[in-house]
Amino acid sequence: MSSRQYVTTAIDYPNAAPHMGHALEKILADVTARWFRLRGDQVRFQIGTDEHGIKIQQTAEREKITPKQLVDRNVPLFQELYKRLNISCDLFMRTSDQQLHWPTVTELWKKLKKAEMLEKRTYVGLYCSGCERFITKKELVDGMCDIHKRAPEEVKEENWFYKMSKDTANLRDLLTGSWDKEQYRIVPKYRENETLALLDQGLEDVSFSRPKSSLSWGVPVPDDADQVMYVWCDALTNYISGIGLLTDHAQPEWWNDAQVTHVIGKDIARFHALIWPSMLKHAGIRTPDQLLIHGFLTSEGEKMSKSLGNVVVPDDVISKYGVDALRFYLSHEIPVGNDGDFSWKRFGELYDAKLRNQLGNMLNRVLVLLKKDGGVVKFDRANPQAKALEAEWQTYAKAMDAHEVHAGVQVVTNLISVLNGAFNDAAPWKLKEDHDLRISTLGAFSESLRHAALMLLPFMPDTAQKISRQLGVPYAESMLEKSFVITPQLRSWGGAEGWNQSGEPSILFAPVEVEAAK
RNA sequence: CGCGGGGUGGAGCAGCUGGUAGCUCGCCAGGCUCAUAACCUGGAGGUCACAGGUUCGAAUCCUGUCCCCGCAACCA
Repeated sequence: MSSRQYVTTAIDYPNAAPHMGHALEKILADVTARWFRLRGDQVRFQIGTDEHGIKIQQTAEREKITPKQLVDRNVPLFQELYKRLNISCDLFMRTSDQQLHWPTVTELWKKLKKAEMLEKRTYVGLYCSGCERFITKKELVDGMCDIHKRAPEEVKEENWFYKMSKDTANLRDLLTGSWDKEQYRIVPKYRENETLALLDQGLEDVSFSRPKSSLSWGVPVPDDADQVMYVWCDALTNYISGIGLLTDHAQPEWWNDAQVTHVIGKDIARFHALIWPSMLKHAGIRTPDQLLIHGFLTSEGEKMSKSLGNVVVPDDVISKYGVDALRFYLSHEIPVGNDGDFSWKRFGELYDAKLRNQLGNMLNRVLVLLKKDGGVVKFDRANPQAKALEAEWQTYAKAMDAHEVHAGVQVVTNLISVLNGAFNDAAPWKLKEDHDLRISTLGAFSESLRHAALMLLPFMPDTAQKISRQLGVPYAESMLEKSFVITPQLRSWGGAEGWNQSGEPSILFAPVEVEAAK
Protein backbone atom coordinates (compact mmCIF):
# COMPACT_ATOMS: atom_id res chain seq x y z
CA MET A 1 0.00 0.00 0.00
CA SER A 2 1.40 3.32 -1.08
CA SER A 3 1.52 5.99 1.57
CA ARG A 4 1.13 8.82 -0.91
CA GLN A 5 -2.17 9.30 -2.70
CA TYR A 6 -3.12 11.60 -5.55
CA VAL A 7 -6.89 11.74 -6.05
CA THR A 8 -8.60 13.65 -8.83
CA THR A 9 -12.13 14.04 -10.14
CA ALA A 10 -13.22 14.81 -13.67
CA ILE A 11 -13.20 18.53 -14.33
CA ASP A 12 -16.65 20.00 -14.80
CA TYR A 13 -17.90 21.74 -17.91
CA PRO A 14 -19.25 25.09 -16.73
CA ASN A 15 -21.67 26.05 -19.45
CA ALA A 16 -24.58 25.61 -17.06
CA ALA A 17 -25.10 25.54 -13.30
CA PRO A 18 -23.97 22.47 -11.34
CA HIS A 19 -26.51 19.78 -10.49
CA MET A 20 -26.76 16.70 -8.34
CA GLY A 21 -24.59 14.60 -10.64
CA HIS A 22 -21.67 16.90 -10.02
CA ALA A 23 -22.23 16.56 -6.30
CA LEU A 24 -22.23 12.77 -6.48
CA GLU A 25 -18.81 12.60 -8.06
CA LYS A 26 -17.16 15.14 -5.80
CA ILE A 27 -18.58 13.52 -2.69
CA LEU A 28 -17.41 10.07 -3.76
CA ALA A 29 -13.94 11.44 -4.42
CA ASP A 30 -13.95 13.40 -1.17
CA VAL A 31 -14.96 10.35 0.87
CA THR A 32 -12.10 8.49 -0.77
CA ALA A 33 -9.59 11.26 -0.15
CA ARG A 34 -10.69 11.65 3.46
CA TRP A 35 -10.43 7.92 4.06
CA PHE A 36 -6.90 7.90 2.69
CA ARG A 37 -5.95 10.71 5.05
CA LEU A 38 -7.62 9.07 8.02
CA ARG A 39 -5.77 5.83 7.51
CA GLY A 40 -2.53 7.77 7.53
CA ASP A 41 -1.66 8.35 3.87
CA GLN A 42 -0.35 11.62 2.52
CA VAL A 43 -3.00 12.93 0.17
CA ARG A 44 -3.28 15.45 -2.60
CA PHE A 45 -6.81 15.97 -3.92
CA GLN A 46 -7.61 18.02 -6.99
CA ILE A 47 -10.81 19.07 -8.79
CA GLY A 48 -11.50 21.78 -11.37
CA THR A 49 -13.23 22.95 -14.50
CA ASP A 50 -12.81 22.23 -18.20
CA GLU A 51 -13.52 25.65 -19.66
CA HIS A 52 -12.71 25.50 -23.35
CA GLY A 53 -14.52 24.10 -26.33
CA ILE A 54 -17.19 24.81 -28.85
CA LYS A 55 -20.15 24.58 -26.52
CA ILE A 56 -18.82 27.26 -24.22
CA GLN A 57 -18.05 29.37 -27.25
CA GLN A 58 -21.59 28.93 -28.58
CA THR A 59 -23.28 29.53 -25.25
CA ALA A 60 -21.30 32.73 -24.87
CA GLU A 61 -22.24 33.89 -28.37
CA ARG A 62 -25.89 33.24 -27.63
CA GLU A 63 -25.67 35.30 -24.47
CA LYS A 64 -23.65 37.96 -26.26
CA ILE A 65 -20.72 37.79 -23.87
CA THR A 66 -17.19 36.50 -24.30
CA PRO A 67 -16.31 32.91 -23.40
CA LYS A 68 -14.08 34.30 -20.69
CA GLN A 69 -16.97 36.24 -19.18
CA LEU A 70 -19.17 33.15 -19.32
CA VAL A 71 -16.75 30.92 -17.46
CA ASP A 72 -15.84 33.62 -14.97
CA ARG A 73 -19.52 33.86 -14.17
CA ASN A 74 -20.24 30.12 -13.97
CA VAL A 75 -17.10 28.68 -12.40
CA PRO A 76 -17.75 30.32 -9.01
CA LEU A 77 -21.08 28.47 -8.89
CA PHE A 78 -19.12 25.24 -8.85
CA GLN A 79 -16.53 26.50 -6.41
CA GLU A 80 -19.17 27.70 -4.00
CA LEU A 81 -21.10 24.45 -4.20
CA TYR A 82 -18.02 22.39 -3.45
CA LYS A 83 -17.20 24.61 -0.55
CA ARG A 84 -20.67 24.04 0.87
CA LEU A 85 -20.33 20.31 0.25
CA ASN A 86 -17.16 20.25 2.32
CA ILE A 87 -15.01 18.93 -0.51
CA SER A 88 -11.53 18.82 0.95
CA CYS A 89 -9.60 19.51 -2.23
CA ASP A 90 -6.12 20.97 -2.25
CA LEU A 91 -6.42 22.64 -5.62
CA PHE A 92 -9.22 23.77 -7.93
CA MET A 93 -7.69 23.81 -11.39
CA ARG A 94 -9.19 25.87 -14.21
CA THR A 95 -8.09 24.99 -17.72
CA SER A 96 -8.34 28.66 -18.69
CA ASP A 97 -5.52 29.34 -16.25
CA GLN A 98 -2.68 30.37 -18.51
CA GLN A 99 -0.10 30.42 -15.72
CA LEU A 100 -0.79 27.08 -14.08
CA HIS A 101 -2.37 24.97 -16.79
CA TRP A 102 -1.21 26.05 -20.23
CA PRO A 103 2.56 25.55 -19.89
CA THR A 104 2.15 21.84 -19.11
CA VAL A 105 -0.33 21.38 -21.93
CA THR A 106 1.92 23.06 -24.47
CA GLU A 107 4.90 21.06 -23.31
CA LEU A 108 2.96 17.80 -23.45
CA TRP A 109 1.88 18.54 -27.01
CA LYS A 110 5.48 19.13 -28.02
CA LYS A 111 6.53 15.85 -26.49
CA LEU A 112 3.81 13.93 -28.29
CA LYS A 113 4.83 15.54 -31.53
CA LYS A 114 8.45 14.70 -30.94
CA ALA A 115 7.41 11.11 -30.26
CA GLU A 116 5.76 11.17 -33.69
CA MET A 117 2.32 10.49 -32.26
CA LEU A 118 0.78 13.58 -33.89
CA GLU A 119 0.12 14.02 -37.57
CA LYS A 120 -1.73 16.65 -39.55
CA ARG A 121 -4.41 15.25 -41.81
CA THR A 122 -7.32 16.49 -43.82
CA TYR A 123 -10.50 15.39 -42.16
CA VAL A 124 -13.49 14.90 -44.41
CA GLY A 125 -16.68 14.61 -42.46
CA LEU A 126 -20.41 14.92 -42.62
CA TYR A 127 -21.44 18.07 -40.84
CA CYS A 128 -25.00 18.59 -39.68
CA SER A 129 -25.72 22.27 -39.19
CA GLY A 130 -28.62 21.34 -36.92
CA CYS A 131 -26.43 19.34 -34.54
CA GLU A 132 -23.56 21.76 -35.12
CA ARG A 133 -21.17 18.88 -35.20
CA PHE A 134 -19.79 16.12 -37.36
CA ILE A 135 -21.90 13.00 -37.45
CA THR A 136 -20.92 9.51 -38.48
CA LYS A 137 -22.30 7.48 -41.35
CA LYS A 138 -23.80 5.12 -38.81
CA GLU A 139 -26.00 7.86 -37.47
CA LEU A 140 -27.55 8.55 -40.86
CA VAL A 141 -31.02 7.32 -41.69
CA ASP A 142 -31.73 7.35 -45.43
CA GLY A 143 -28.78 9.67 -45.87
CA MET A 144 -30.22 12.20 -43.45
CA CYS A 145 -29.51 13.24 -39.90
CA ASP A 146 -32.15 11.37 -37.93
CA ILE A 147 -32.60 14.20 -35.48
CA HIS A 148 -32.93 17.12 -37.83
CA LYS A 149 -34.17 15.28 -40.91
CA ARG A 150 -31.78 17.02 -43.22
CA ALA A 151 -28.84 15.87 -45.30
CA PRO A 152 -25.46 16.71 -43.82
CA GLU A 153 -22.92 18.57 -45.91
CA GLU A 154 -19.46 17.25 -46.63
CA VAL A 155 -16.88 19.44 -44.97
CA LYS A 156 -13.10 19.23 -45.12
CA GLU A 157 -10.85 20.58 -42.45
CA GLU A 158 -7.31 20.25 -41.26
CA ASN A 159 -6.88 18.46 -37.93
CA TRP A 160 -3.96 17.19 -35.98
CA PHE A 161 -4.55 13.51 -35.28
CA TYR A 162 -3.23 11.44 -32.41
CA LYS A 163 -2.14 8.02 -33.54
CA MET A 164 -3.80 6.01 -30.86
CA SER A 165 -4.48 2.99 -33.06
CA LYS A 166 -0.83 2.07 -32.61
CA ASP A 167 -1.45 1.40 -28.94
CA THR A 168 -4.36 -1.04 -29.11
CA ALA A 169 -2.29 -3.99 -27.91
CA ASN A 170 -0.33 -1.97 -25.38
CA LEU A 171 -3.46 -0.58 -23.77
CA ARG A 172 -4.98 -4.00 -23.45
CA ASP A 173 -1.82 -5.11 -21.68
CA LEU A 174 -1.93 -2.08 -19.43
CA LEU A 175 -5.53 -2.68 -18.36
CA THR A 176 -5.44 -6.45 -18.03
CA GLY A 177 -1.81 -7.19 -17.23
CA SER A 178 0.98 -4.69 -17.51
CA TRP A 179 2.71 -2.44 -20.06
CA ASP A 180 6.37 -1.84 -19.30
CA LYS A 181 5.63 -3.14 -15.80
CA GLU A 182 2.95 -0.50 -15.28
CA GLN A 183 -0.61 -1.40 -14.37
CA TYR A 184 -3.81 0.58 -14.64
CA ARG A 185 -6.97 -0.83 -13.08
CA ILE A 186 -10.64 -0.03 -13.48
CA VAL A 187 -12.89 -0.09 -10.39
CA PRO A 188 -15.49 -1.54 -10.17
CA LYS A 189 -14.27 -4.51 -12.10
CA TYR A 190 -17.35 -4.95 -14.25
CA ARG A 191 -16.82 -1.56 -15.85
CA GLU A 192 -13.60 -2.93 -17.28
CA ASN A 193 -15.47 -5.12 -19.76
CA GLU A 194 -16.97 -2.14 -21.50
CA THR A 195 -13.57 -0.70 -22.20
CA LEU A 196 -12.07 -4.00 -23.27
CA ALA A 197 -14.93 -4.39 -25.74
CA LEU A 198 -13.81 -1.16 -27.37
CA LEU A 199 -10.33 -2.55 -27.71
CA ASP A 200 -11.73 -5.63 -29.44
CA GLN A 201 -13.04 -3.39 -32.19
CA GLY A 202 -9.63 -1.85 -32.61
CA LEU A 203 -8.86 1.75 -31.76
CA GLU A 204 -9.03 4.60 -34.21
CA ASP A 205 -6.82 7.64 -34.28
CA VAL A 206 -8.39 10.62 -32.57
CA SER A 207 -8.67 14.20 -33.65
CA PHE A 208 -6.57 16.42 -31.40
CA SER A 209 -7.15 19.89 -32.82
CA ARG A 210 -9.50 22.18 -34.72
CA PRO A 211 -8.87 25.02 -37.14
CA LYS A 212 -8.98 28.35 -35.37
CA SER A 213 -11.87 29.32 -37.60
CA SER A 214 -14.17 26.76 -35.99
CA LEU A 215 -12.74 26.78 -32.48
CA SER A 216 -11.00 29.83 -31.15
CA TRP A 217 -11.57 29.38 -27.40
CA GLY A 218 -8.79 27.04 -26.33
CA VAL A 219 -5.08 26.42 -26.01
CA PRO A 220 -3.15 27.27 -29.20
CA VAL A 221 -1.27 24.44 -30.87
CA PRO A 222 2.47 25.12 -30.58
CA ASP A 223 4.11 26.12 -33.84
CA ASP A 224 0.85 26.08 -35.76
CA ALA A 225 -0.93 29.39 -35.49
CA ASP A 226 -4.03 28.19 -37.35
CA GLN A 227 -4.89 25.37 -34.95
CA VAL A 228 -6.38 25.19 -31.46
CA MET A 229 -6.25 22.12 -29.27
CA TYR A 230 -9.33 19.97 -28.97
CA VAL A 231 -10.45 18.70 -25.57
CA TRP A 232 -8.16 15.70 -25.03
CA CYS A 233 -4.75 17.23 -24.78
CA ASP A 234 -6.22 20.21 -22.94
CA ALA A 235 -8.62 18.76 -20.39
CA LEU A 236 -7.05 15.45 -19.43
CA THR A 237 -3.77 17.21 -18.85
CA ASN A 238 -5.16 19.08 -15.85
CA TYR A 239 -4.27 16.07 -13.75
CA ILE A 240 -0.58 16.75 -14.27
CA SER A 241 -0.63 20.51 -14.78
CA GLY A 242 -2.03 20.82 -11.26
CA ILE A 243 1.24 19.47 -9.92
CA GLY A 244 3.28 21.34 -12.50
CA LEU A 245 4.71 18.42 -14.41
CA LEU A 246 6.80 19.41 -17.45
CA THR A 247 7.47 22.83 -15.92
CA ASP A 248 10.17 24.25 -13.66
CA HIS A 249 7.87 24.19 -10.64
CA ALA A 250 6.99 20.51 -10.88
CA GLN A 251 6.13 18.43 -7.82
CA PRO A 252 6.84 15.03 -9.39
CA GLU A 253 6.56 13.18 -6.09
CA TRP A 254 2.76 13.45 -6.38
CA TRP A 255 2.85 11.53 -9.63
CA ASN A 256 5.86 9.28 -9.60
CA ASP A 257 5.77 8.26 -5.95
CA ALA A 258 2.02 8.30 -5.41
CA GLN A 259 -0.90 6.04 -6.12
CA VAL A 260 -2.87 7.99 -8.71
CA THR A 261 -6.67 7.58 -8.63
CA HIS A 262 -8.97 9.28 -11.14
CA VAL A 263 -12.61 9.46 -10.08
CA ILE A 264 -14.89 9.88 -13.10
CA GLY A 265 -18.32 9.13 -14.56
CA LYS A 266 -19.04 6.18 -16.76
CA ASP A 267 -19.48 8.33 -19.85
CA ILE A 268 -15.88 9.44 -20.01
CA ALA A 269 -14.34 6.16 -18.89
CA ARG A 270 -13.05 5.29 -22.32
CA PHE A 271 -11.04 8.50 -22.65
CA HIS A 272 -9.47 8.08 -19.26
CA ALA A 273 -8.80 4.41 -19.80
CA LEU A 274 -7.34 4.68 -23.29
CA ILE A 275 -6.30 8.09 -24.62
CA TRP A 276 -4.91 9.38 -21.35
CA PRO A 277 -2.48 6.56 -20.50
CA SER A 278 -1.38 6.40 -24.12
CA MET A 279 -0.56 10.11 -24.12
CA LEU A 280 1.35 9.88 -20.89
CA LYS A 281 3.34 6.91 -22.01
CA HIS A 282 4.53 8.58 -25.19
CA ALA A 283 5.45 11.69 -23.27
CA GLY A 284 7.63 9.60 -21.00
CA ILE A 285 5.35 9.90 -17.98
CA ARG A 286 4.13 6.88 -16.09
CA THR A 287 0.49 5.80 -16.33
CA PRO A 288 -2.03 6.29 -13.48
CA ASP A 289 -2.94 3.45 -11.11
CA GLN A 290 -6.68 3.29 -11.00
CA LEU A 291 -9.90 4.61 -12.47
CA LEU A 292 -12.80 4.78 -10.06
CA ILE A 293 -15.98 4.93 -12.12
CA HIS A 294 -19.35 6.01 -10.80
CA GLY A 295 -22.79 5.79 -12.43
CA PHE A 296 -25.36 8.43 -13.15
CA LEU A 297 -28.20 9.78 -11.10
CA THR A 298 -31.80 9.80 -12.11
CA SER A 299 -34.32 12.07 -10.46
CA GLU A 300 -37.48 10.46 -9.07
CA GLY A 301 -36.81 7.46 -11.30
CA GLU A 302 -36.48 9.47 -14.48
CA LYS A 303 -33.62 10.94 -16.39
CA MET A 304 -32.63 14.32 -15.06
CA SER A 305 -33.40 16.94 -17.65
CA LYS A 306 -34.37 20.54 -17.88
CA SER A 307 -37.32 19.83 -20.17
CA LEU A 308 -38.80 17.41 -17.63
CA GLY A 309 -38.15 20.01 -14.97
CA ASN A 310 -36.79 17.45 -12.55
CA VAL A 311 -33.22 18.67 -12.22
CA VAL A 312 -32.33 18.62 -8.55
CA VAL A 313 -30.16 21.49 -7.40
CA PRO A 314 -27.86 20.42 -4.57
CA ASP A 315 -28.30 23.76 -2.81
CA ASP A 316 -32.01 23.05 -2.33
CA VAL A 317 -31.24 19.82 -0.53
CA ILE A 318 -28.49 21.38 1.56
CA SER A 319 -30.71 24.24 2.65
CA LYS A 320 -33.40 21.86 3.81
CA TYR A 321 -31.50 18.95 5.29
CA GLY A 322 -27.91 20.08 5.64
CA VAL A 323 -24.73 19.06 3.88
CA ASP A 324 -24.07 15.92 5.85
CA ALA A 325 -27.51 14.49 5.15
CA LEU A 326 -26.82 14.87 1.44
CA ARG A 327 -23.36 13.35 1.75
CA PHE A 328 -24.93 10.51 3.71
CA TYR A 329 -27.69 9.91 1.20
CA LEU A 330 -25.38 9.73 -1.79
CA SER A 331 -22.88 7.53 0.03
CA HIS A 332 -25.48 5.22 1.52
CA GLU A 333 -27.88 4.83 -1.39
CA ILE A 334 -25.67 4.41 -4.37
CA PRO A 335 -23.26 1.50 -4.66
CA VAL A 336 -20.15 2.80 -6.40
CA GLY A 337 -20.40 2.25 -10.14
CA ASN A 338 -24.15 1.71 -10.20
CA ASP A 339 -26.64 4.24 -11.36
CA GLY A 340 -28.67 5.71 -8.57
CA ASP A 341 -31.79 7.70 -7.98
CA PHE A 342 -32.44 10.90 -6.14
CA SER A 343 -35.90 10.98 -4.60
CA TRP A 344 -37.13 13.54 -2.10
CA LYS A 345 -39.40 10.93 -0.52
CA ARG A 346 -36.60 8.45 -0.10
CA PHE A 347 -34.34 11.19 1.16
CA GLY A 348 -36.84 12.11 3.85
CA GLU A 349 -37.29 8.47 4.84
CA LEU A 350 -33.61 7.88 5.16
CA TYR A 351 -33.09 11.09 7.06
CA ASP A 352 -35.75 10.17 9.60
CA ALA A 353 -34.93 6.49 9.91
CA LYS A 354 -31.15 6.44 9.91
CA LEU A 355 -30.00 9.86 10.96
CA ARG A 356 -32.71 11.14 13.25
CA ASN A 357 -34.31 8.08 14.85
CA GLN A 358 -31.29 5.81 14.89
CA LEU A 359 -28.11 7.84 15.12
CA GLY A 360 -29.27 11.10 16.65
CA ASN A 361 -31.65 9.50 19.06
CA MET A 362 -29.14 6.89 20.16
CA LEU A 363 -26.60 9.53 21.04
CA ASN A 364 -29.21 11.46 22.92
CA ARG A 365 -30.43 8.48 24.93
CA VAL A 366 -26.96 7.83 26.21
CA LEU A 367 -25.95 11.39 26.89
CA VAL A 368 -29.10 12.45 28.69
CA LEU A 369 -28.79 9.57 31.14
CA LEU A 370 -25.12 10.17 31.54
CA LYS A 371 -25.64 13.81 32.28
CA LYS A 372 -28.06 12.98 35.09
CA ASP A 373 -25.25 11.07 36.69
CA GLY A 374 -22.78 13.91 36.37
CA GLY A 375 -21.38 13.02 32.97
CA VAL A 376 -18.57 10.84 34.20
CA VAL A 377 -17.21 8.62 31.44
CA LYS A 378 -15.88 5.39 32.87
CA PHE A 379 -16.09 1.85 31.57
CA ASP A 380 -14.49 -1.55 31.85
CA ARG A 381 -11.63 -2.62 29.62
CA ALA A 382 -13.27 -5.98 29.16
CA ASN A 383 -16.57 -5.56 27.43
CA PRO A 384 -18.49 -7.69 24.94
CA GLN A 385 -18.88 -4.62 22.75
CA ALA A 386 -15.10 -4.31 22.44
CA LYS A 387 -14.76 -7.58 20.59
CA ALA A 388 -17.65 -6.76 18.28
CA LEU A 389 -16.19 -3.38 17.46
CA GLU A 390 -12.91 -4.90 16.45
CA ALA A 391 -14.74 -6.96 13.84
CA GLU A 392 -16.73 -3.92 12.70
CA TRP A 393 -13.54 -1.97 12.16
CA GLN A 394 -12.14 -4.73 10.00
CA THR A 395 -15.25 -4.95 7.85
CA TYR A 396 -15.34 -1.20 7.59
CA ALA A 397 -11.71 -0.76 6.62
CA LYS A 398 -11.94 -3.54 4.08
CA ALA A 399 -14.96 -1.94 2.42
CA MET A 400 -13.37 1.50 2.41
CA ASP A 401 -10.09 0.22 1.00
CA ALA A 402 -12.06 -1.45 -1.79
CA HIS A 403 -13.90 1.84 -2.45
CA GLU A 404 -17.20 0.22 -1.48
CA VAL A 405 -18.42 3.38 0.11
CA HIS A 406 -22.01 2.25 0.59
CA ALA A 407 -20.83 -0.87 2.36
CA GLY A 408 -18.63 1.24 4.60
CA VAL A 409 -21.37 3.58 5.68
CA GLN A 410 -23.68 0.62 6.26
CA VAL A 411 -21.28 -0.83 8.76
CA VAL A 412 -21.96 2.26 10.83
CA THR A 413 -25.73 2.21 10.45
CA ASN A 414 -25.77 -1.44 11.40
CA LEU A 415 -23.64 -0.72 14.42
CA ILE A 416 -26.02 2.00 15.57
CA SER A 417 -28.97 -0.32 15.14
CA VAL A 418 -27.29 -3.00 17.22
CA LEU A 419 -26.49 -0.42 19.89
CA ASN A 420 -30.12 0.65 20.11
CA GLY A 421 -31.15 -2.95 20.66
CA ALA A 422 -28.43 -3.53 23.20
CA PHE A 423 -29.40 -0.36 25.00
CA ASN A 424 -32.93 -1.63 25.42
CA ASP A 425 -31.60 -4.91 26.80
CA ALA A 426 -29.18 -3.22 29.15
CA ALA A 427 -31.88 -0.76 30.27
CA PRO A 428 -29.54 1.49 32.23
CA TRP A 429 -32.47 3.67 33.34
CA LYS A 430 -33.65 0.74 35.42
CA LEU A 431 -30.38 0.38 37.30
CA LYS A 432 -31.50 2.77 39.99
CA GLU A 433 -29.68 1.06 42.84
CA ASP A 434 -26.46 0.05 41.18
CA HIS A 435 -24.69 3.31 40.50
CA ASP A 436 -21.38 1.79 39.39
CA LEU A 437 -22.99 -0.60 36.94
CA ARG A 438 -25.08 2.20 35.53
CA ILE A 439 -22.02 4.38 34.97
CA SER A 440 -19.99 1.63 33.35
CA THR A 441 -22.90 0.62 31.14
CA LEU A 442 -23.41 4.15 29.88
CA GLY A 443 -19.67 4.54 29.50
CA ALA A 444 -19.49 1.50 27.25
CA PHE A 445 -22.21 2.86 25.01
CA SER A 446 -20.42 6.19 24.85
CA GLU A 447 -17.28 4.42 23.80
CA SER A 448 -19.11 2.59 21.03
CA LEU A 449 -20.51 5.87 19.83
CA ARG A 450 -17.04 7.37 19.82
CA HIS A 451 -16.04 4.64 17.38
CA ALA A 452 -19.13 5.22 15.26
CA ALA A 453 -18.20 8.89 14.99
CA LEU A 454 -14.71 8.00 13.79
CA MET A 455 -16.18 5.73 11.14
CA LEU A 456 -18.50 8.50 9.99
CA LEU A 457 -15.66 10.95 9.54
CA PRO A 458 -15.16 10.38 5.79
CA PHE A 459 -18.87 10.61 5.03
CA MET A 460 -20.17 13.22 7.44
CA PRO A 461 -17.19 15.11 8.86
CA ASP A 462 -19.18 17.82 10.64
CA THR A 463 -21.57 15.34 12.20
CA ALA A 464 -18.71 13.16 13.31
CA GLN A 465 -17.21 16.13 15.07
CA LYS A 466 -20.51 17.15 16.67
CA ILE A 467 -20.96 13.66 18.08
CA SER A 468 -17.44 13.63 19.43
CA ARG A 469 -17.91 17.03 21.01
CA GLN A 470 -21.12 15.98 22.70
CA LEU A 471 -19.39 12.90 23.99
CA GLY A 472 -16.62 15.12 25.27
CA VAL A 473 -13.85 13.28 23.45
CA PRO A 474 -10.61 15.25 23.88
CA TYR A 475 -9.51 15.02 20.24
CA ALA A 476 -12.84 16.36 18.91
CA GLU A 477 -11.45 19.78 18.08
CA SER A 478 -8.62 18.45 15.93
CA MET A 479 -10.46 15.69 14.09
CA LEU A 480 -11.32 17.79 11.04
CA GLU A 481 -7.72 18.71 10.38
CA LYS A 482 -6.17 17.10 7.35
CA SER A 483 -3.42 15.67 9.53
CA PHE A 484 -5.85 13.78 11.78
CA VAL A 485 -5.28 10.04 11.62
CA ILE A 486 -7.34 7.19 13.01
CA THR A 487 -4.51 5.37 14.73
CA PRO A 488 -4.69 1.78 15.97
CA GLN A 489 -4.78 3.34 19.42
CA LEU A 490 -7.87 5.40 18.58
CA ARG A 491 -9.71 2.48 17.12
CA SER A 492 -9.05 0.27 20.08
CA TRP A 493 -11.47 -0.08 22.98
CA GLY A 494 -10.80 2.71 25.46
CA GLY A 495 -8.32 4.31 23.07
CA ALA A 496 -9.23 7.94 23.73
CA GLU A 497 -6.75 9.19 26.26
CA GLY A 498 -7.81 11.64 28.90
CA TRP A 499 -11.48 11.15 28.22
CA ASN A 500 -13.46 11.15 31.43
CA GLN A 501 -16.24 13.67 31.06
CA SER A 502 -19.11 13.87 28.57
CA GLY A 503 -20.24 17.12 27.00
CA GLU A 504 -23.59 18.78 26.54
CA PRO A 505 -26.23 16.74 24.66
CA SER A 506 -28.09 18.49 21.88
CA ILE A 507 -30.22 17.50 18.91
CA LEU A 508 -28.03 16.18 16.08
CA PHE A 509 -30.65 16.04 13.35
CA ALA A 510 -33.76 18.10 13.82
CA PRO A 511 -37.11 17.10 12.32
CA VAL A 512 -37.64 18.58 8.88
CA GLU A 513 -41.08 19.67 7.80
CA VAL A 514 -42.23 17.71 4.78
CA GLU A 515 -44.06 19.88 2.32
CA ALA A 516 -47.44 18.73 1.15
CA ALA A 517 -47.35 16.79 -2.11
CA LYS A 518 -47.50 19.10 -5.05
C1' C B 1 -27.73 -8.88 -34.62
C1' G B 2 -24.75 -0.85 -32.18
C1' C B 3 -22.93 -0.52 -26.79
C1' G B 4 -24.27 -0.92 -21.83
C1' G B 5 -27.35 -1.43 -17.21
C1' G B 6 -31.50 -3.81 -15.04
C1' G B 7 -35.97 -7.31 -13.99
C1' U B 8 -35.57 -9.94 -5.98
C1' G B 9 -42.08 -9.99 -0.70
C1' G B 10 -47.12 -3.74 -1.52
C1' A B 11 -43.16 0.40 -2.92
C1' G B 12 -37.77 1.43 -3.32
C1' C B 13 -33.28 -1.31 -3.14
C1' A B 14 -28.79 -4.62 -1.38
C1' G B 15 -26.91 -9.51 -2.09
C1' C B 16 -24.65 -11.95 -7.66
C1' U B 17 -15.75 -14.38 -6.26
C1' G B 18 -22.51 -20.43 -5.60
C1' G B 19 -24.44 -23.49 0.42
C1' U B 20 -30.96 -22.04 4.96
C1' A B 21 -33.17 -14.74 0.78
C1' G B 22 -31.50 -9.32 3.57
C1' C B 23 -32.38 -3.73 4.28
C1' U B 24 -35.54 0.90 4.41
C1' C B 25 -40.66 2.36 4.19
C1' G B 26 -45.66 0.38 4.78
C1' C B 27 -48.96 -3.45 7.50
C1' C B 28 -50.31 -6.63 12.16
C1' A B 29 -49.37 -8.01 17.43
C1' G B 30 -46.65 -7.26 21.79
C1' G B 31 -42.70 -4.76 24.95
C1' C B 32 -40.26 -0.41 26.91
C1' U B 33 -41.00 4.54 28.58
C1' C B 34 -33.97 6.74 29.06
C1' A B 35 -34.73 9.41 24.25
C1' U B 36 -35.89 13.73 18.67
C1' A B 37 -44.37 10.65 19.30
C1' A B 38 -38.26 8.30 19.06
C1' C B 39 -36.35 2.68 20.71
C1' C B 40 -36.89 -2.94 20.97
C1' U B 41 -39.10 -7.93 19.94
C1' G B 42 -42.15 -11.11 17.09
C1' G B 43 -45.36 -11.82 12.71
C1' A B 44 -47.85 -11.78 7.72
C1' G B 45 -45.94 -11.21 2.77
C1' G B 46 -41.06 -13.58 -2.20
C1' U B 47 -41.43 -20.59 -6.82
C1' C B 48 -35.19 -14.03 -6.61
C1' A B 49 -38.76 -12.13 -15.10
C1' C B 50 -39.30 -17.00 -17.99
C1' A B 51 -37.19 -21.71 -20.03
C1' G B 52 -33.22 -24.96 -20.24
C1' G B 53 -28.07 -26.32 -18.61
C1' U B 54 -23.52 -26.97 -15.18
C1' U B 55 -23.33 -28.65 -9.90
C1' C B 56 -24.30 -32.66 -4.24
C1' G B 57 -26.42 -27.62 -4.19
C1' A B 58 -27.81 -21.29 -8.08
C1' A B 59 -30.97 -15.09 -6.94
C1' U B 60 -25.61 -15.89 -7.54
C1' C B 61 -22.12 -19.42 -13.22
C1' C B 62 -23.56 -20.82 -18.78
C1' U B 63 -27.27 -20.69 -23.04
C1' G B 64 -31.80 -18.93 -25.01
C1' U B 65 -36.50 -15.98 -24.70
C1' C B 66 -39.55 -11.79 -23.06
C1' C B 67 -39.86 -6.99 -20.95
C1' C B 68 -37.81 -2.01 -18.85
C1' C B 69 -34.11 1.86 -18.96
C1' G B 70 -29.67 4.74 -20.31
C1' C B 71 -25.82 6.32 -24.33
C1' A B 72 -26.68 9.68 -30.31
C1' A B 73 -30.81 16.69 -28.09
C1' C B 74 -28.96 21.50 -22.15
C1' C B 75 -26.84 17.38 -18.90
C1' A B 76 -21.45 13.75 -14.92
